[in-house]
This record gives sequence, structure tokens and C-alpha cells, in this order.
Amino acid sequence: MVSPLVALTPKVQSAIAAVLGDDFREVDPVLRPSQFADVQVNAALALAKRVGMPPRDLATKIVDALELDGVCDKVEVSGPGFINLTYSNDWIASLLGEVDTDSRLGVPVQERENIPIDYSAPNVAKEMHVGHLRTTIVGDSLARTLEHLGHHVIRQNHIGDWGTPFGMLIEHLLEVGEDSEEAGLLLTDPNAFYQAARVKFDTAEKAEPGGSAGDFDVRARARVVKLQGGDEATLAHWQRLVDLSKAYFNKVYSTLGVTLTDEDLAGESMYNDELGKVCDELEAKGIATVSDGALCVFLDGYTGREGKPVPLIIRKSDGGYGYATTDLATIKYRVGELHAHRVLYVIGAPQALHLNMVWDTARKAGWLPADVTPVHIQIGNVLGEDRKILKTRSGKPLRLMMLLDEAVEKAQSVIDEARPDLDAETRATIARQIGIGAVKYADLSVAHDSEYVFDLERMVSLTGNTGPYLQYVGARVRSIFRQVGLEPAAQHAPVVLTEEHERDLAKRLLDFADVVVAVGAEYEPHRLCGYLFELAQSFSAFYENCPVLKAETDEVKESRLTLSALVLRTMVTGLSLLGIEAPERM
RNA sequence: GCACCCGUAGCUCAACGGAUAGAGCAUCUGACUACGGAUCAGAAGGUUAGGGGUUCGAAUCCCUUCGGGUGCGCCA
Repeated sequence: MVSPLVALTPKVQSAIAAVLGDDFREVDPVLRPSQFADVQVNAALALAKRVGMPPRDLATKIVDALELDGVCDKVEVSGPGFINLTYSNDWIASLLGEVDTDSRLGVPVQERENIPIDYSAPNVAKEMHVGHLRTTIVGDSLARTLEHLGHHVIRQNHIGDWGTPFGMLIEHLLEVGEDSEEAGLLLTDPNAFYQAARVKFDTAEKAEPGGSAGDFDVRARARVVKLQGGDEATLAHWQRLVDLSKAYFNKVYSTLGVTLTDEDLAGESMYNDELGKVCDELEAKGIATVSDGALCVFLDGYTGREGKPVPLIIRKSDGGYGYATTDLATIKYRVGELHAHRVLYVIGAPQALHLNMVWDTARKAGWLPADVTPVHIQIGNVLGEDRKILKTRSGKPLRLMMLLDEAVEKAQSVIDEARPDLDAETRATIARQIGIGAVKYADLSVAHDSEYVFDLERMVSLTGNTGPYLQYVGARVRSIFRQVGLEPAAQHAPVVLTEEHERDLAKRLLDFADVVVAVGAEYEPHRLCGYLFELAQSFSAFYENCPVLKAETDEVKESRLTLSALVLRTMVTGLSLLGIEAPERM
């Protein structure tokens, strides 16, 4: 089973080789979508200069050498040397027949690679905000997609469960008591807990030593050292803190329909025993040196203010370790223990410098071989209406759970009004699917590295390029089948193409595999969103213009039912790769 | 100061170096006793921030100016 582009590529390459010789057999035929035909071949333009031939002449020769019997109805040279190809309806129908019999809808199974994906990574005792929402959703979609392509995806939820803040968090927890109302905030409003600890710390730090503000800051710092030193009592308090937060994360993940579980937790604390070894090894290899009391790695090409070299601090002057050390231990683990072929980091764009320094250090230390590719899938900042970054610390905190609840509420009010015929329980289920789907789609449909303006109204809007619109297409198809009492999954009659809208839809369906492959290669779920939206539009036009159940003949009716069933299957599969549910009805 | 990212229609965003830069929202005009109108058809909307360069061809690659964002030693 192959897509049109995959099928045509070797044919065009053969024609090029026939004209220019075997040296050109592997050359990129430059197949592109065309507004004048089904596809255009731009190879002649690309190669003309190299072979010293006018592009139109070369294009003509390539066309003469092309063997496209039964594949294309029309082949013509156009403009400066474009070759426009128009598929024959029979070919489209026959490829679609193959897609129809393929449980994978033509999506290939790729050579299996081990791919750890680092995503979500919320902080213990901190509310998940819209920034976390994005890495969680994009990462989860990539995990699902790469898994679908046959890879061994190892989800790595690198939660912030270690480091300096835990000193103050534990001290705060001890002061308020583990069973206090205050501690309960960890489950419901973690930010409030964190902020309280933060305020105590900041107040004490600014105050005179021994003053009325107490020595909270001193105790907090001492607690960090105890924690990293493995003090048992401290570890027990820490574990309590982590457990409370884990319950909160899982509540969010379950609401969101994200695949992460406790099995995927691989927090910073996991690497605690390795931190000392990492430092020792780097020092022994002469990669790290002591500067101002801190153990640092200085790398070529990294300069900061006033041309001073930027250090990667792997051991602070007080003996503690920061996230640079943890991240080094992490990549060492992912390569050495998980045998990664690719290592994906779905984290914020501002971390680019840090990540590059970590990777370069790991390369230098021999922990990251040349054949292992680390990839930073940069998550752009989420902006407020004022186009400034939404921050939890200074600005008003935007609680994720509240946001999700609000999205579901909006969907609920719409569905209550539109479908009073359904029972309350069904409506509640649909409202959840639509509301959550809307939020996820809004996040997935823009390029992951672009900053985007967070607008709840637009997100949950049920018209336009939104999740609900795509879900609606699936519901419409199911409705057609319900009316005639047929199962979409059992519909496999041959497709015959007569109307232009049928042809457009069929062609669109054939592109699915290429898009999924592209998402896996480029790590860009927004391409799949774009594709599914186009598919939805193609289906809507088809649905409007080509009666299915009232078709002129049984043959046409059966064919259109097959097309509809394929739309449903493609839409449901595509949405599932995005992590979005497709309601039976809505 | 240095580095990275960004600047596309009123707004939010697309566009693997290819022909006339596309969608959605909003606006305007049409289509409802509907195979489900949560829809569809159509209109209007642009010097791709400015200027150079490379190329047969640039929103895309290079240089530069302007504007915005982010990062740059003991938070993560």
C-alpha cells in the first residue's frame, strides 16, 4: 500500500534516469502539490542548470520517458518547465481500495527505534499552567504518533521533584503539618502551597539574620543538603510531598486524556545517586573545572555578557547540584540504559541554550554518541491578551483544572441546548469530549514553537478550525450509517468516482499516510491538524453536493458509503493520534 | 553587549526554495418543511516590517536596519 507521492517518486526517477543517466536515479523529483493539476513535478527546473539544458526541453524529455499508463490521464509541460500530472480516476479508486483493506489506512510500519520522549514535566507542589498544558499535549501526540509508526516510545515524565525549592517546601510542610488543611492544598491548589512557602523563604531571606522573620531561609537551605545527602526523615517528608502531587498530576492527566501514568515518571530525583559520579567523571576527564568554588563546564562557542564564557554549573559552591547535573545524568541514562536512537525533549523554547550546553558536554564526555540524535521540540511561550508571557509567579495564576472545567462547562451548555433529546449522562460525556478536545486541538493546531495568544473563547468555540468541527464530521458520518442500520466498519464496496467532490475527497483520503509520516519525522502535530481540517472541509463539500442515501443508483450509494466510512476511520484515527476523542453523536 | 526565536489580511494562524501567499474568526451577500444548518456557497480583505544579495524562481536561504520576545554563574 502506497500513497500517490510514494508511488510516483520511483516512476519519475526512472524517467529522469532515462533522460540524464543513472547518476540521476536517486535525485529528488521535487513532487509538489499543484493548483493546476493533482501534482506537479519540478525536477526539470531544479536540474536544468546542472545539466545545461533549457528547463522546458528537459521537462519535455522527462515527460516522453514517463510511463504512467493507467496512472495519469493528463501529463503536460507548463510554464517555465513544470510538469503537471493529473491522476486517472481509476488509479485513485484503486489506491483507495488498497487503503480500505488496510487496517493501518496505508500508514507504514517504520524500522523500530527506541525513542524516549521527555514531556509534561510538571513541578511537585506547583500548579500545572498553560505552559505545561502545551508540552503535555504536544508530547503526548508525538508519543502516540511515533508509537503508531512502529517505534518503541519510552515516555519520560521528568517531573521537578528535586532541587533547591524542596528545602523550603519540606520545611513549610513540617510547619503546617502533613495532615493540615494547608497541606491539602497540594491536591487542589498546589500554587497556593508553593506560594506560601515561597513567601516565607523570601521574607526570611530579606530580613536581618535572627530577626522576627526567623531563620526559615537557613533551615530551607540546610534541608536541601539533607535531602540530597539521603537523610531518611527528610526523604520521608519529601515522599509525602511527591505522593500528594502525583495524585494531582494524575487527576489532570485523566481529565485531559493523556497517556502518562506513574510508570512513566522519571523525575529529577531518580538521578540523585548519579550526580556525584557525573561530576567526578567530568572532572577526571578534564572537562569540568572549579571556578569561584563551583564545578563548571566551559564550552567553546558559549559566551555571555561582556564576552565572558558561560558556565554550565554542575556542582554549586555549597556542594548542591542543580538541574544541569540532573540533565547530564538523564541523557546518560537515556542513551546508556534505554538505548535511545533519538531523544526527544518537548520543553520550553527558552531552555534551548541550556539543552545545547548539556548535549555538547555529554558529547565531549562520550555519553552521547554521534549516531544518537537529541531533538529539542521547542514549546513556544503562551501569551496573555496583552501579548506578554503568562506567568504564574507575578501575574494572576491561571489554574489548569479551572480552565479545563470551564471548557467543559461551555461545551455542556451548547450540547444541552442543541440536543435536549439525549439523556443527561450522554450529554455530560459528550460535553467532556468536546470541551477537552477543543482545548487540545487549539494547542496542537499551531506550530509548537510559535508563541500563541491564549484565548479561551476561541479555543472552545465550536465553529471554524476547531476540534469540535472535526468531531462533528465523524458524528455526521455515523449518523448516516445509523439511519440505514449499517456498520461503517463493514462498509467496503468499491469506490467509483464521477463527481468532482468525490474525487477531491478520495484524493484527500490518500494523503493521510504521508501526513502521519511527516508528523513523525518533523515532530509537527499541527500538520495533522491541518490535514484533518482539510479532510473535514472536503467531506462537508462532498456531503453537501453528493447525496449518499439518496444517490441515483445503488452502486453510487455504496461507493459514497465507502467514502464516508473511510472519512470516519481516517478522522477517528487521526484524532486519536492527536489524543482527541471522537464522540459517536453530538 | 553576545546568542537564539519571531515580525504574513482587522484578529488568530498556515504555506516541504516553485506558478496568482492560503485558512479560520470577524464583516457583507446568498441557501433552511435539512441524507443532522454545530452546515454550505460567494464577496471583500496583502508591497509577507524596510533595504540589499544568492537563485531560472524567495514569506522561506544569506547580509543589514528597525521593532518585539527570550536566554546569558550558583532557581528549575
